[in-house]
Amino acid sequence: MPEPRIVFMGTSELARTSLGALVQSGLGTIPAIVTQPDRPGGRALKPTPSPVKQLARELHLPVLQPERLRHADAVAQIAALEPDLIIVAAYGQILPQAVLDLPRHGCLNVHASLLPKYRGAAPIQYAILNDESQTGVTIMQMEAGMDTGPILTQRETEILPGDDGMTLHDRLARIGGQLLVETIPGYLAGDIQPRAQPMEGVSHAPKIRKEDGQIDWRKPARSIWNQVRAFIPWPGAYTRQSTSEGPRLLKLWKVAVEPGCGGDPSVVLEAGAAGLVIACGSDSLRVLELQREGGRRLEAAAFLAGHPLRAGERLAIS
RNA sequence: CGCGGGGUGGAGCAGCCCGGUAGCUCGUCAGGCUCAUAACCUGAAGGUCCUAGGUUCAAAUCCUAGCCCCGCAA
Repeated sequence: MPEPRIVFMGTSELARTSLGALVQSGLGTIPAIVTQPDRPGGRALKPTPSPVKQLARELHLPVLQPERLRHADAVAQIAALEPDLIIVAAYGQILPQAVLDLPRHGCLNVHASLLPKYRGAAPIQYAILNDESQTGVTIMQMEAGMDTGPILTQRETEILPGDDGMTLHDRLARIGGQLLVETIPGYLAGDIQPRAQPMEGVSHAPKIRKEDGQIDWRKPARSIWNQVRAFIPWPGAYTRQSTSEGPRLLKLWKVAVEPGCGGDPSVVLEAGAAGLVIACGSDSLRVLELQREGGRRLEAAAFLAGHPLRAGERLAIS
């Protein structure tokens, strides 16, 4: 059997890891990769190539960046690559049926959840946000619906108290890459039976918006703790402090749940060397690291040395 | 030319508009007090005020250029 021609489609950091694993595995030839067009990014808002494109350039792989995959010429471009298999990981566009139908072996997707849980764009964040004790990666066959296709393989991992969006992302990316290269040979040989996703247990993880980072102090401390962890590194969980110069954004980077609550939600209960304790809807939150807008990320004690914030003060409640 | 904040002893900040003695909180060191302390009191050390020019009798402060950090935005 000749080497299969595998086209890789992906955009994010997670996809980059999968591409790396795929290339290293030598499971096939990669005639090209497809990724989102360069988007404005960075402080200068200059068009920035996606992580996948950056890796592809290092590997001297041809790069396709169609603006809209639905357009006939985009489909034609991909068809011209004559793919036997397409691998998709966090690409960022819905694949039209015309593309799904191209490869003889169909399209496989690397998804960072245990499907059918957390279909959609932000499965990693939602797993933490919803206080899950474990999550994982699914390799599945793609169909027209969003993350609805038959499952080939899955692998779990625990969500540890020390995990945040970044650490969990990195771990799932590694697992995903591994599982992908382990799955492909069996799949191509027909040894793996695709299993339809169960109807039960379906949930969705829609794209995260900036506003989702806004802290509502009326919520239980544990929820806010999860929010802080889930949204690292973006958008972060933030609140506001009113100062003589107006409201200032405070992004919380590291917090811990403190049992008991000695005040109304959003009230600062304690401000000292051991951090900042803030009352929540139930229990309270000890802030260990935070960052003021324009400033760098600081330990609470260092922050307090230069920024007036006293016990009894009230933060923006939501 | 996307918008904005910032670079001041080891840490975090004030001072800058309105040029003229280097300030605050914390840390460090020494001493004191206390049964005791991330407690309190006293004292000390420690700074090219990002860099290079310019204006001025005099620049952390005003002007010009550059380097670096960060928030928004994605």
